[in-house]
Amino acid sequence: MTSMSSRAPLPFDPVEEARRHWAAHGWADAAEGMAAVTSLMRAQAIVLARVEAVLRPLGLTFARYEVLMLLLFSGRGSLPLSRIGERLQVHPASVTNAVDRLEATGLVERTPHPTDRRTTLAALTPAGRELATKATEALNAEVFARPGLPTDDVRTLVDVLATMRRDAGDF
Amino acid sequence: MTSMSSRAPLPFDPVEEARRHWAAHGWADAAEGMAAVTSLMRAQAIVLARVEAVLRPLGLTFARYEVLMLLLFSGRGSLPLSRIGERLQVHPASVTNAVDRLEATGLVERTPHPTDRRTTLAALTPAGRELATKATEALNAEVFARPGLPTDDVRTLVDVLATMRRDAGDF
DNA sequence: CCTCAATAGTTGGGCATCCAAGTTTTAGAG
DNA sequence: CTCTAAAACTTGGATGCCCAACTATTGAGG
Repeated sequence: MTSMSSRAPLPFDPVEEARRHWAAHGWADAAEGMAAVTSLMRAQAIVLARVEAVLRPLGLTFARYEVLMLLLFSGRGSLPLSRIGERLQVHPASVTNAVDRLEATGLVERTPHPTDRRTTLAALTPAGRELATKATEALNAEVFARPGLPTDDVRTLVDVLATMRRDAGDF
Repeated sequence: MTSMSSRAPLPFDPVEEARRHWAAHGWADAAEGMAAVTSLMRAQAIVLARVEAVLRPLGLTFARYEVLMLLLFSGRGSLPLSRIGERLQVHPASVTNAVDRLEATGLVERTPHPTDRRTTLAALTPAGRELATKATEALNAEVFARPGLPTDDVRTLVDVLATMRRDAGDF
């Protein structure tokens, strides 16, 4: 999802524009919140596009990359699908879908849970482990090391978003 | 997209967890950027879920709501599809899709451009204008007026994201 | 004028996410 | 020990977004 290839920049900030309209319609009390939500959506789309552009040549999407990293950071390199969904905060059906594709490309394998027959484990293959590392190095170099913000702002952003996430019950 | 219905909160911050793993793998220099990107993704998903939950009873999605508001704020209540795509920073195919659905539910009508026969205008119908207003009042009351952050943090967030968007060429 | 590149939209294919519903298995209540 | 609610996963359907390719129309040059 996402890309942006070459959409030209606008001559003004669309969020500010919207804020003015909100005020003009007597919705001034909600204008700030609207601006925050709109900014968040646009910024996420921009960042996701940058990330996906780096992962595409590696045959990965961000969703699948996240699954790989979760497995890489887990002790044995395997996790129940349900735990993956909890950690990434996505619907079980989305996990099934991601693991299907990772399995189809040989990056992950489904394994039965040793004691609970309801559960399926997703286990990293050697190829999966290798690609996860390679993808991370690419993302680190091309995106994470250059977030497009001063260091102080990055930290502020992380802190504010953490507050918001905590309040919303993310953790 | 998105919802979250009732996913239980995690006992820890997954972003902090990831940051620790990054440091442990010798990627400390990119850990902060990774944290920012991950936070942004999760926060966006949470907010989008709240927004969609409010719009669903009205038969709208956020994508279509954005189109309606853009038309509502345009002078005549109509715009070329190409302009909609530019403003919302989405692919032309996405605009076609959104307008198809809005047209199917009678909220918008396709009109030929008066002078340029390549261009199609999307024009708000009375029903579309009414629903856009109703939806905004619902969103203002249930989401925008309560962003889940202190006022100062909201403003900080908007400012930091604006910096990021400007740097990335959003405007 | 006429040719050809650029613009505007649409269509078809791929991926991601969600929801609802259905299956299998586990665990708790009586 | 049985019965039922909960948990884990999958499947089918809907929506959204993107890309590549194709049609139609416009506009700049020769």
